[in-house]
Amino acid sequence: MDIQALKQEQTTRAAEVVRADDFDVMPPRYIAGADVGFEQGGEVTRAALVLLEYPSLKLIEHRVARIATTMPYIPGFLSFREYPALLAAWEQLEQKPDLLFVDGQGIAHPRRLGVASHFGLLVDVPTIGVAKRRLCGKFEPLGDEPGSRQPLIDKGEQIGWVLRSKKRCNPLFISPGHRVSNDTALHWVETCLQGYRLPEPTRWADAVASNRPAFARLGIPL
DNA sequence: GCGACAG
DNA sequence: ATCTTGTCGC
Repeated sequence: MDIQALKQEQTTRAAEVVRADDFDVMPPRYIAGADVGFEQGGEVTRAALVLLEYPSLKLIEHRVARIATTMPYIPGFLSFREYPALLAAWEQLEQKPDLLFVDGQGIAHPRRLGVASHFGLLVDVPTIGVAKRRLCGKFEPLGDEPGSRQPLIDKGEQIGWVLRSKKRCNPLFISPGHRVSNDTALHWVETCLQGYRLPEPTRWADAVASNRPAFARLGIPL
């Protein structure tokens, strides 16, 4: 693969990302979570999509898609590695969500096209990037209290928020994916918090994509 | 040149 | 991401 060509594509596509709120439904009726895992030493990519009903936040649909892995992991180019499997799972989803949480960055990316933004553009759905670690940007130290937050800044602009979602846990890196603003992205993530570090949509998608025992026990087929 | 670096 | 049990701390 040609890294320079991919960079060019990112720059071009990033210009199409809508950073303002553009909801057709407010509040959303369905919020989905997306995550990707790997099998067979990385040869197979497994994408999971879970659909929750709002405001109950109950799981009402889940889909898993598997495809042959096409690209290695390269920091800054994660979306090219993950979106094919995510698209496959998306097509299987019977009820499309009004808002989608994607595991990874949104615009908090060197060229403003993290996987949440890239995938949001591809399926034209409002998305929010929820990452467990930082890719780029700087931020002031956070307080120890849950709810403590700091803006994530890069090249003079706010690209997201750093949020302490739970006591004694590392913070979350939240950024707009597509058709969502910085503040709205933070708002919906906080609204979906239920006592765990990760918001419900992401927590379920994470568990399903990573084949966590808790889900195997519930008899959910992967 | 050196360090950082989503999943 | 993934390989993997118990264990320390709140």
